[in-house]
Amino acid sequence: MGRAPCCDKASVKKGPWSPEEDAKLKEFIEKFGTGGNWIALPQKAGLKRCGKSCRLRWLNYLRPNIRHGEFSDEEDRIICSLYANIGSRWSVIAAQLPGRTDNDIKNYWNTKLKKKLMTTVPSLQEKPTFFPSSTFQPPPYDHHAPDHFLTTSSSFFTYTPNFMNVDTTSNSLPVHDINNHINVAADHISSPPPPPSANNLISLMRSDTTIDVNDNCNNYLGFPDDPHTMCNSPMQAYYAASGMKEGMLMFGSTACSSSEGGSSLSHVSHVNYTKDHHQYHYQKNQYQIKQEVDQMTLHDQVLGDQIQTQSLMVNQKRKEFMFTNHVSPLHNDVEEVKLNLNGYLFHDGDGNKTTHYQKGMCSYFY
DNA sequence: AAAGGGCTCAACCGCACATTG
DNA sequence: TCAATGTGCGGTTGAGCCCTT
Repeated sequence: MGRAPCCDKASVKKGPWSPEEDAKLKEFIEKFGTGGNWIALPQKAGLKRCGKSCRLRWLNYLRPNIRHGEFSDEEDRIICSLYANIGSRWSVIAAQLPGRTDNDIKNYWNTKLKKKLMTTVPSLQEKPTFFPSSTFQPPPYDHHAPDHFLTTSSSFFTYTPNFMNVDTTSNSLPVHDINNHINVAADHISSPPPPPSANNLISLMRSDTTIDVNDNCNNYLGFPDDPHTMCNSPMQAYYAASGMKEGMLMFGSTACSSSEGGSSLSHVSHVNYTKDHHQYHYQKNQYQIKQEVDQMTLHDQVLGDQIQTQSLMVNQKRKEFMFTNHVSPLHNDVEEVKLNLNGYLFHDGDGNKTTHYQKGMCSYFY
């Protein structure tokens, strides 16, 4: 038996709203508010509508400061970036675009932006190479997970949407190096980490202010005393060797630019989260990857060399493990971690501007 | 000018979560 | 603890508009 309907379907009006109905609803809410009860509102306002219908009409059309019409390039970029990272969580995406509704963004994505992207980035039309059996889909939204964002944020690393253009056929890093890395770093991971405390919630925020990377944040992957910072050649060589290209989700800055005087970042959008979340995210991710690597390695041993794709997947997972292994500088002095969601303009010391799309770059503030 | 196919977007639907008693 | 109810969300639908033939 299903749940009772929210209203009497037979006695409520459906379909497009008339100007009179709009006026009634608007006037009532501006005068009395919603009263915290949408179900009772239509009767009080003298409307023959379902409460849910009233709510939708108000939120998507009547409430103040709603913006309709053309989306700007900046909005396009934010939507694409967030969609690549968190999937079709339109309400979260809408929260980053003042005046836009989730319905608007959803419609815009489904009817225009997706097609536009398909045209400009032809690789999006292909199946992802990372998981050969899957079709192109954003990370699923797990309603049951205790921490929604971190769950999908974990997919940020373990799932590779086509935006990242990872070339799985390139595997020029010596296999024994990869295995050594896993053995050293992963063997102690035997159980998933406990989630961070509930009062330590993650927040999504956006900043249009300029951050001087030389001032108060370290723009590297890692810390000055971390031998694996992005500016050091081993990781850069690794990325180059593994065939990752511009546009992927990636940690670190380019070619030591931040060490040059006067460098700055602008138009930074970021996820702001605490050390606890960072640690949780990292450990959970490592645990998940290790599980998958173990499972696939076992498959590999059982099946031998008969199934080459399986081996490729294991190697890719190993690469992933290495990748994430460098994403957790759990330094005691760090107060805040900002995970940049969008591309940004990089201003070099000579005043030249170069556009980068290195989503996922971490900045550590301390 | 008419037909029909494609596109847009407001609105609906059903599900899951949150709250309340 | 549990059931009932309200809310929020993402997927889907379909009326009306637009464009092409």
